[in-house]
Amino acid sequence: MDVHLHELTPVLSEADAQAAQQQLQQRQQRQLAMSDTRRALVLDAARSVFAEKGVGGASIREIARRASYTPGAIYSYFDSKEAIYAALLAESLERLNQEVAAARPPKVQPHLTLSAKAQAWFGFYARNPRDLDLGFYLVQGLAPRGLTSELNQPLNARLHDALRPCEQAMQAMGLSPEAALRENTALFAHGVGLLLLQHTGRIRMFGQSAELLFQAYVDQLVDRLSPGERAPVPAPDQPDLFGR
Amino acid sequence: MDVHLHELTPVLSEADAQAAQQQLQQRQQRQLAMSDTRRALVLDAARSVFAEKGVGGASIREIARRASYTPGAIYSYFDSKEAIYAALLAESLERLNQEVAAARPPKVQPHLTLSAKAQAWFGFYARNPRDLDLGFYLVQGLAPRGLTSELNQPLNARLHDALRPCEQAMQAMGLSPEAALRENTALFAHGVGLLLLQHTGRIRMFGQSAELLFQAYVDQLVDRLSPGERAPVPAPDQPDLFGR
Amino acid sequence: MDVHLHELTPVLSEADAQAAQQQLQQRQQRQLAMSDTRRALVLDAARSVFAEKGVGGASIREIARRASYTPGAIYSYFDSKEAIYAALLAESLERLNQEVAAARPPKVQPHLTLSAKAQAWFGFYARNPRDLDLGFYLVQGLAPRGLTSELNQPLNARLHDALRPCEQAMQAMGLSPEAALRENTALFAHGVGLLLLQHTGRIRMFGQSAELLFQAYVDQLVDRLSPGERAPVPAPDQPDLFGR
Amino acid sequence: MDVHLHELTPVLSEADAQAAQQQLQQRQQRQLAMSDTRRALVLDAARSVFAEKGVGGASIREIARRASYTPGAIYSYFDSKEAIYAALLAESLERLNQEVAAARPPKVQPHLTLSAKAQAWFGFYARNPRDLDLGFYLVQGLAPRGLTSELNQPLNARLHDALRPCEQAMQAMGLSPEAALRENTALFAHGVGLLLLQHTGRIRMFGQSAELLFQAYVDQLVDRLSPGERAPVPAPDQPDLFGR
DNA sequence: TATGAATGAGAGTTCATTCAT
DNA sequence: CATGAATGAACTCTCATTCAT
Repeated sequence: MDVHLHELTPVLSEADAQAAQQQLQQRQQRQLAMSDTRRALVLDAARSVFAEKGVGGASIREIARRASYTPGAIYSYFDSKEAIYAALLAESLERLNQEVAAARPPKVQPHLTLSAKAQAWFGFYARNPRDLDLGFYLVQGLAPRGLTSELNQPLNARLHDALRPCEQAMQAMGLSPEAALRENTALFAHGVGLLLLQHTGRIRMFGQSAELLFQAYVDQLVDRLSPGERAPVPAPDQPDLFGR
Repeated sequence: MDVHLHELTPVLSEADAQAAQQQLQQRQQRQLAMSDTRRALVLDAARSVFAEKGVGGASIREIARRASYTPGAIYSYFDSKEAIYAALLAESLERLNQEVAAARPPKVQPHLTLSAKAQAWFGFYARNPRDLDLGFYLVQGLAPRGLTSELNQPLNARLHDALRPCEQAMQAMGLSPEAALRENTALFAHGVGLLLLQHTGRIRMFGQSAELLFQAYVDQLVDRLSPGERAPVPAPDQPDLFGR
Repeated sequence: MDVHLHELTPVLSEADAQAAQQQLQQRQQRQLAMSDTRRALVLDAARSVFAEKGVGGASIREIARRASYTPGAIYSYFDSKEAIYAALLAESLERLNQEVAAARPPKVQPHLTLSAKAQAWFGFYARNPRDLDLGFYLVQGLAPRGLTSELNQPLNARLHDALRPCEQAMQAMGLSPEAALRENTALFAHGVGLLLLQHTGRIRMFGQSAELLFQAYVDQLVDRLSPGERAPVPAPDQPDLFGR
Repeated sequence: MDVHLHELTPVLSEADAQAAQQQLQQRQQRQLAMSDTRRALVLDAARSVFAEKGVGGASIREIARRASYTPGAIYSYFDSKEAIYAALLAESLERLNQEVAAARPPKVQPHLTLSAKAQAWFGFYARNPRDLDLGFYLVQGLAPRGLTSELNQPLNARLHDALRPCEQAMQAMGLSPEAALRENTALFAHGVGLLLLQHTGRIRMFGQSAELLFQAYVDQLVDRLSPGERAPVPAPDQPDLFGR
């Protein structure tokens, strides 16, 4: 961009011009690198704040403090708080993709690949829960870790009450209490996951319907627990949901 | 108001005392009832605010405004904002339980019960997403719907990238592209649901491990897609995961 | 508004109720008065800040400081900075109206009234220039009093250059240098005043056109300086501009 | 770049010295010209910002952005924001002078010249209101166009109230309602213009007194509306105000 | 000359909470 | 029980200006 300016000073010889341009490029590269470094520094600070205080507790001030900057200086690197968030999320997704790409099954067989890849993304988020926060804008709004456990316990119990009928039904279908508990937990997780996807608009990215998928999960669960019990006629609008 | 009580103290017959106590009890009951009524009024206001503006957008001021109270008055009924949140959640769970209790299958058969009850709690949260917010402290922190879609789109794409290998593996196992997409969505939802349960401490309420449950889901998925492929030897630490 | 609450406690006798209501009213009145007092206090602080630092230099923080308040407390009395400004302006206009109303000519003759009333509003703004600031949102943007006089002087001279031709023309029409200067000053003021009215939208409040009014002023000026010179045919779209 | 100079210092013939000096001068001139060009570039940017966002909305950052400079670079050409403002104003005044100089009456008669020149400067500011802003430091402080019209309307009405007595007096002197309105608008504009001149120190440039000039305007107005009514004895300290 | 980084002050506004009355 | 007032800390973001390079 600055080349034009140099062209205006015709005193410089060809060689001089080349040298100057080279020098300029070097300097620019150096500065670019430094800029990136400092941007990364801010991003690191941001990540540490997000990690400690969650998405909701992260403030520009705090991020600046950790990066040894004044709040205003942050805006040299990011246009807004949201931009920081986006950069953090982008970088999180890169790490996720790296881990998934690195996961390779012992033998190249589809079912082993499926298992390995699934474990990869799941493991990533299991080990780095804040990245899940980032991905779903999960803000621990009120108490540092949800509610005070004093308040939390009876509420948890009441939630369990709502889910118990399913568990009992599964026991009635022949599952052991332990197995029923596990299946019920899985069932709840499945539903909640679908709801979260729907709620955050992520489900649109799959073009799917949470309701239909849940129905399918339940049908398949019933089928698995007591084969032959399920109505043999599949719903007409989802004929091949698990077909091949 | 207390004047009467003071006048009663000096001379006090047995009958008077009884009458007074009765009167006092009545008044206390009345006041208690009124207190409850007004508490409910505040709670109603809070619910409407939460419903409109979400967990993040709800402020004591706004709640007070809708309840025709001053902010300070709220603290007569609730110790803190968190307490309101807890009360709201409690009440949300009651409604959830009511709906689940009301759900009855056409015939009393375990698998129909399971289906009906599962659909009940799922439907409740699907219809009332704010109650899910309450249950999991889900706050849309930054932009009204996550990030600006401008920023959001490439990030969404990148997330999809991380999940695609599973989808491709499922196609390699013989699934149609549509079926693979659906199964992949379900797989992602399942994992995310487990992670959310773990992340918010809800999984402890089931005494389960997210990792093991996810492993089980994947194993079962593989089994369903290509029977016979799975190693016949179950992991020793979860021998009866789906046993009866 | 709280009356309903009292109606719910039927223990109170008629007399008690009256007394209580009276007491309540008194308290409310007292509080209202105090509230007004404090609001006035804030307004006083605001006025003093505006007076010292101008419209542009007034900040909520500074106003709060002078009123011995925290910045947040200001918002108990005013919704925004703009609201303070509006209140200040409203009050300024009241004072203006008072002064105009109080101005009475020695004898009740229309031309004396005109003179007295005009002098009244003019004098008000001449004595209280900040009220003019308020009325026209005049902000001293850069330096405390316009530009540094070092910079200002040559600029002033150059402005004068632009106006000198008029002055010379008036001298050519027979005015003494002093008279020409005065008339030129008046001419400039008239034009600037019209422009300011137009610029700030105040002219719409009169439903007038700045251009036409300026033209009329110039015509009348020419007529006054050299009677008979002006074209005898008035513009058809403003036939009675100075007619009676 | 300075290398050549160092090499020149040891041995230096007369001719060499002359050539070098000439070369130096040329380079300096060239640089000076370039400097001026770039200064003008910055000024252009500043003008466009001022034109779009007004005096209040112009920031060094924005000016630099439009000039494709960094904010710091601006300080190579101007010492401060105020200096930019001054340069802009200077240039504005040049344009004003050009327009006034270019304005020529059809025939060279003093009263036509007066009219043409007056229309010239008035027209310039009417067409370029931002130049008026520059000239009088007019900043729209709070809302983009003064106050929210919701707040503005009653305030406008109240201002009108203060001016109405004059209007009524003029009607009492025989003016039609329309004529009275126009005269009143002109009267208000005249006063406001004088006040603005006084307020911004511009009146000193004329060595005039706003009060006296206003008095004179009112007197002349009265005289025009009802000849003979005015006291025949002119104030002794302004004997020849309108004399020839 | 020009950059890029950074400062430090400050802007208006919101918040949960406290407390005397 | 409820009010109205007030606190104090926090919020994101903008600004003119400086300075080493």
